[in-house]
Amino acid sequence: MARTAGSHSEITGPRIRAAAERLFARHGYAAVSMRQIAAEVGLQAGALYQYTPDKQSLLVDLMLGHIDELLAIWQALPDQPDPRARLVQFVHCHIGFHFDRPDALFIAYMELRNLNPDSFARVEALRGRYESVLQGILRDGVAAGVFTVPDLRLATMALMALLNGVIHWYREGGRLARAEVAAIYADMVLRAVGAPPQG
Amino acid sequence: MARTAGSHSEITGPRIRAAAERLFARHGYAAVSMRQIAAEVGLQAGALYQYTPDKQSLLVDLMLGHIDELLAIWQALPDQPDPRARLVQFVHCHIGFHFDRPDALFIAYMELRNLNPDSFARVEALRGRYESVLQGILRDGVAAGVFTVPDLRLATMALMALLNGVIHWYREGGRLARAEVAAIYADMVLRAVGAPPQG
DNA sequence: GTCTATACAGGGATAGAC
DNA sequence: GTCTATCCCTGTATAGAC
Repeated sequence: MARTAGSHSEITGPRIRAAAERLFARHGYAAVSMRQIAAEVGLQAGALYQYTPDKQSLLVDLMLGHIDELLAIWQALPDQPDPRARLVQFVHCHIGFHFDRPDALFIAYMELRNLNPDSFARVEALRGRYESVLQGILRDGVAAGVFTVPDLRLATMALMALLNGVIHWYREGGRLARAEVAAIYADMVLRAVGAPPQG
Repeated sequence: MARTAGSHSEITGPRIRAAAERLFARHGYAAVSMRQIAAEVGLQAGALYQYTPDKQSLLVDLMLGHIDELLAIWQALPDQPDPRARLVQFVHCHIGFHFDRPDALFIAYMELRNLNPDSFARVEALRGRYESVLQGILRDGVAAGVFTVPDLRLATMALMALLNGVIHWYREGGRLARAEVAAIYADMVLRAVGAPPQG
């Protein structure tokens, strides 16, 4: 399809989102200026408004896109009938996904405060769908008699927090390899719900 | 001791810190202005600078004070020889403390990014001392053969994240009472390190 | 599609009156 | 000890040239 020479909209848009994601994660949404984002991409601040109506939309799009992608990747995985295997699969999926996207996870848990009420509701709804995946696994495990969970909702939140904690300390090329970290986390999670680690 | 009539320094200082804590936790450090803090206390912005050299010091003092207080409360507790009892005691201490100070915990984990390098180093050093309390308990439990922990450092970080997760969902007067929440968390933590829950 | 220029609001911090 | 007034900077967002 013919386009005007010098038109870069198909590449500039993603580059803006990538720059915003990196900067928001590093310094926080409120501390980052549109000028900084523009500079990161090699534009002037005014040019950003061809790609986003405002700064808030930049944040909302990043947050919704993150959970969307996460849900899509999970849903594409083959189903595991055993709740224990399913839980291990969830841990690997969640942690593996965020090894590659630490900035997205950072933003997801740090920038809820900076969403306006409407955007907040949309993000929370989508996040609820993701959390109910984990809660469903726990429910099935309890029903099958392989998990011991005093309170389903509390356990779901606690395990999510435990898993998300990786971003606070994991560094690429550190002491432990990704696979090791994921395996140890999977064991801890299994133990936490009263199921002895597999294998 | 005689003081000038109209002097309120001994009460205004704490009120400023309290207002800053509440606002920083709610909206984030970068999103809160000195004018907002002043308004919350019933002052004009300029008056704040009698109590703090700048906005950054307000944040640093809150963060250092939080960990200081936490360490002091922990150190005042009677020693438990059994690592399992010690770990349960730690969970109750940590969670109980933060039920009363959710804002301090919020700030402690969200605002590290907004510290300048010097302040960051001071906060990290103090926090390291607190985390080594938990790590010491785990080490003792492994040595005593009652805990199963593949990696000491990873387990410490994971459990801290799990415990800190309460702030993301716990609401005063919610479905579960404080004592219930603390007890369930203690059980999960014990299980996570391979020790069956007590009693 | 991106630039420069700019409008306008609000930020942190200081000076000097009271 | 607090106020008012103000300095100077930076923020978001828009308008119009190229």
